[in-house]
Amino acid sequence: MPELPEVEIVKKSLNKKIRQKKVKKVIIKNRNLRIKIPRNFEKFLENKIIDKVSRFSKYLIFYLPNNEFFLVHLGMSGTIHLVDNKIKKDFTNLSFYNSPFLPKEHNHVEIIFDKFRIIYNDPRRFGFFQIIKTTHNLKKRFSNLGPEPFDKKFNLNYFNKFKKNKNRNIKNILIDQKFVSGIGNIYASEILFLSRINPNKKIKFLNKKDCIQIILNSKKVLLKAIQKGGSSIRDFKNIDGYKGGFQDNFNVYQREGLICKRTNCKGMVKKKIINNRSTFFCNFCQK
DNA sequence: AAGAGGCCCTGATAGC
DNA sequence: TGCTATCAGGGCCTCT
Repeated sequence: MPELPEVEIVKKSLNKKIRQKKVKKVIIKNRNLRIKIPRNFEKFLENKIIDKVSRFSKYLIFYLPNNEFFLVHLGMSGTIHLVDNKIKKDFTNLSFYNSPFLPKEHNHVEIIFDKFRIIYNDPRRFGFFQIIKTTHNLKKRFSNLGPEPFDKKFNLNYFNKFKKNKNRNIKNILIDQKFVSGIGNIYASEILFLSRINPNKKIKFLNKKDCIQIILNSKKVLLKAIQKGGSSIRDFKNIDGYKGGFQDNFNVYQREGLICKRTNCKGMVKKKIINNRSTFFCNFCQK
């Protein structure tokens, strides 16, 4: 589910609620996420104050006192919900990403504060929790990931260096977190559409203008998605709010068979599996 | 040794 | 209705 913009939305709403709040209790109902949640996680976290929540790429970083941290990755299907302790079971009065209702199953982790609790839900269990004990280790944890699209390191020079001696297509590069951090399968298609570049194009054939377009549009698409509250793919029944809005701005993603949205382009959006992932593009204006 | 492909897991949907 | 097959927003590991 979540790429950088969605994780950013979660981070912002979490920060508003749990900054400087003390964790009273942690309940883990299922430790078997992609990485097993360590046995000592409850002890580690209980009675500590959450300094703030930060984010790098698609990772949430919870800051604790004395240079300790824990990471949460949402994988494909992870969501975080805030539930009032009094209401407890039924409603969440605040949705962090895309569900105002707390799902009935797969609520694996509860972090309980004085007046409310946050609940980690993840049907597919591709997400994970990780304890990080020092600032140095935090830095090390992300050391083999590329810069975020907003980073000034993500520039033409960097792109050119990365292109060297590689025989890969641009779509594959864009979702490679070693190249750039935070772009996933949806936004890669959208970025390439705006850049008018065919996802299958080998990076060695990209010219200077192509690379600049990709760099600029990466920033543009992600920022716009954040502004819109992220993308919600699955529609909710019975609710009116709390949905991200960027899915309405998709130009190609999940628009297979429809006419290209670009003015005066008569092309059609195609879907093709590239490197095992669905990829959407206009067969006419993306060269 | 770069790059393709498989795998972790559950749920929604399509097709028969 | 009920079965089976396919696909889903990520990331890591294993082959060749």
